[in-house]
Amino acid sequence: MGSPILPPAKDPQLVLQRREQIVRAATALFIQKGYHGTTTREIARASGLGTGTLYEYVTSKEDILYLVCDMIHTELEARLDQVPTPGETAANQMPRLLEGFLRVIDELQDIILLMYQETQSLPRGHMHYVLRREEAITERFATLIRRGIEDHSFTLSPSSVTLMAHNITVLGQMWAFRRWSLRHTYPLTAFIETQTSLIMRELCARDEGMIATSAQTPEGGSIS
Amino acid sequence: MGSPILPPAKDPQLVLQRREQIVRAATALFIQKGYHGTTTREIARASGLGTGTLYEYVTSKEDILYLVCDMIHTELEARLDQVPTPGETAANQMPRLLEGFLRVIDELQDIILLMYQETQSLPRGHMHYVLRREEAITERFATLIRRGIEDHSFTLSPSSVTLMAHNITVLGQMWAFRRWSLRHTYPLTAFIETQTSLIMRELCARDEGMIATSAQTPEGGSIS
Amino acid sequence: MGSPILPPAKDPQLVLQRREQIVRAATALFIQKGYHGTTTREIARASGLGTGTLYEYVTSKEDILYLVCDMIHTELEARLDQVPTPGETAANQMPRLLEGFLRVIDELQDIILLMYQETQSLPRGHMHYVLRREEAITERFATLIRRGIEDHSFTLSPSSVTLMAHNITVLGQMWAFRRWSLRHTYPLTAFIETQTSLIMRELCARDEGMIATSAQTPEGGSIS
Amino acid sequence: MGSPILPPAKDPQLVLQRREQIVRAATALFIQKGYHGTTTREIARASGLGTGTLYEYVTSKEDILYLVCDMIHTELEARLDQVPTPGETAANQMPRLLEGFLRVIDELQDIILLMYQETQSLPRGHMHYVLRREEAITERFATLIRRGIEDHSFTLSPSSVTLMAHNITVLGQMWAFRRWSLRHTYPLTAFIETQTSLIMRELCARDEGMIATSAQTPEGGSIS
DNA sequence: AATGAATGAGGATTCATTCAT
DNA sequence: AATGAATGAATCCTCATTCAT
Repeated sequence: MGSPILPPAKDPQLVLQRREQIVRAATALFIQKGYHGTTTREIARASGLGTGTLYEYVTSKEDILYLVCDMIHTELEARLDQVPTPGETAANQMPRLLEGFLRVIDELQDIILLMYQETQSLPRGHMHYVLRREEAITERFATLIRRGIEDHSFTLSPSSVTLMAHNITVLGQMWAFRRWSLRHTYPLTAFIETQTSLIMRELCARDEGMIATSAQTPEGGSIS
Repeated sequence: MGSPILPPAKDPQLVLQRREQIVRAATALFIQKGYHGTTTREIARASGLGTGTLYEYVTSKEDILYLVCDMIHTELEARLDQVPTPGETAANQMPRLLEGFLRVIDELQDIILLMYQETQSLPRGHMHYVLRREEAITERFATLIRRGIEDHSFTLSPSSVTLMAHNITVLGQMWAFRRWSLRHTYPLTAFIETQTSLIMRELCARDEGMIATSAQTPEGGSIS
Repeated sequence: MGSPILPPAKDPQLVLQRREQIVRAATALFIQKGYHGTTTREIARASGLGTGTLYEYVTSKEDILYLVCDMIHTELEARLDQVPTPGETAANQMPRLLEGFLRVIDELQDIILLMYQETQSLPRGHMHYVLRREEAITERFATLIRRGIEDHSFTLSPSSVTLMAHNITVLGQMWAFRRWSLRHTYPLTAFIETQTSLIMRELCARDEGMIATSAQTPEGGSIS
Repeated sequence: MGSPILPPAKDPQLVLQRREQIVRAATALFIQKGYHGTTTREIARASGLGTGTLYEYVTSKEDILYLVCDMIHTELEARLDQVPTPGETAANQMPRLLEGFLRVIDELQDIILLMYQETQSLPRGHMHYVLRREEAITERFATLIRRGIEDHSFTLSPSSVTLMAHNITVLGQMWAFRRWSLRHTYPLTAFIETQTSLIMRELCARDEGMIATSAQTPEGGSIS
């Protein structure tokens, strides 16, 4: 939330408002033409500001990209916060969270994709900040999984919690990146159902544990 | 396979050699500084060529990016072709293929990441060509899965074949994108083993089918 | 009249001023070194502008050439407008107009020559616009000739009006192109007088008509 | 005729042949794309020569332009030499010569126009040589006019010979430059007839002389 | 004699950023 | 606080010319 960038001190109220204008305009332009394909002039114009005014509220073009990425995460998290997850056990809540997560990703697909593609254009420092925010999403799933282990509705081995959380987050990335390829075959609802089913099976499997050798091969073809 | 771009008619032998020099140099630079952060002069110099010579073998900077992406896929596929997959049933082969796939991705992680990040900078036409090559990877897994269904070593519902193939391919993307985050917790081998185990469980599950609605079975969180 | 090119919307006053600076500087450079021999940087510098500033007021180098040609015609026509042509009959006015025309051409000889030589470097569309303005000059003479036919001070066949108008305009082109050759023998005044005399003889010939075979009118096609 | 440029000494026979190939190819390209719009590579290729071979027979691109201009004049003069001019008096011959001249110009219009437009791109030295050849054409007409004065078929004042010769030559230039404007109204034949008629009237006028001072004829038909 | 590969100086154009008003 | 005019470094790409083979 707290941007590490602090341009000239002004009325903080106004700064916030102007930055929002800028980020909103920049986001639309970046989606349409990419970060490198968009000029600061265009951003200023689309923000309803003068070329110079832009730099009163932002220190550089990179800064704008940073703010955009920041905003996307903020938006993403805000929406996730509103996903209702009724039910007492984690096993009851997880499918809801997953569905909510993927629906949010679907709604924000353009900006999500943008974020994944342009993050690299950020200077190292900012990039890490953005990546850390990405981890916050993963942590949400990790937390729920851990709760599920505690309430015994999940049977997952604790050592796999992080990986499962990543696997789940990646589903969002997957839907954003591969919609062009998946859409025809799997509409959003089918995608959600199927993936939820798969994930739930992992989480609730009653068998011998996850990081086991792939045990079901009749004659014994281990993976290693 | 053949690049759609073939600038001036010259000794094809030399063209190939020079292009390889260029692609090799460009790849390294793109990884280090990104596509937009690299100048054509740098590429020329790093290729051991003069500024102008570069353009004897390439029509534009975008063309270089295209060739780089093309080369990455060619390299990727060539390596996949060499993954040994002994065993009679698909169920025996799949773990081998998966391990080989992820190891190759790990070796090529820099350029794989590069490709995912910079594909968007390609002009539409070329972008689609690159994306189609991406689908070829997915198709490899799809084919093996279908064979497994035929030889009854997999129990997957046919309607889920494509999705599972995507899920597998995404594991590669995941490893490339998230290594910075996963590495500490999961070294490559652990990642491979765990993910293989998960995938195999999906493929060989003996239960009623994959596209089940997410089941909140009260008594035990299991969906089966 | 209005240039079809109007790049960024700015203070029109300033645009006009800057463009004039540019056109003035470019004209001098083009005369000295030719269009292709002049660089945009030179033009910018000579205009007292930065390299980039140039492009705030002009869209391309070709655009500059267009503006130069446009300016030349505007200048030419403005000067022609100021040529006093007293006298009641067209026959009285024509020699004055001719003299004024040729004197203007002589004064502007460098830029006139420039225009004739570089017009071809313009893109098709603009070229036609320039050529149409050239025809406007011819039309001035055609109009006067027609008036002379009406007031009976000229005896020219109507079918020859256009040709005679062209013949007159060409005298200007001739003086611009051939001054290096004609100068020694015919100073401007002599050139004007002689050519005027010839032209007037055509216009006032009392004989049988112009598109006849060369007629040796017995009594003598005198001018008076 | 004698090019002042003499590249590496080789079999003179071959040099001539190769140069002709080059000039022929270059002429076509220059007409189509202009001098500056044509590359030496294109010229070489169109000449059926290698890029380097071109420079065995030519010292620079400018040299090619020079050779092209030279060839055009040679061609022009050769064709003029073949214009039949029967008749005993110059007055009989002139219309024939004029017609032949204009017909040749019409046939060669593309290259004539080319020559007028690109001469300026030549370095000073070569330019003057080309211009001097232009004067040779004018001199042909001057010679005939002088003969006409001698044989009393022309009544032109000797001081006007040069100017009349220029006026005639300019008719060719005019037809080349203004065909786009004149064509509709005056087909070639009409143009020739009318202009011949005008010229002949000047040459044969029996009146008081051509370089009459701008008519101070007090009574009226004055040009002033 | 013929070649085409190699070259780098040079050119048009863009754009993030500044700063005087 | 707001602006937009000004800037020049930086970039991609071209092309006349050379030279080893």
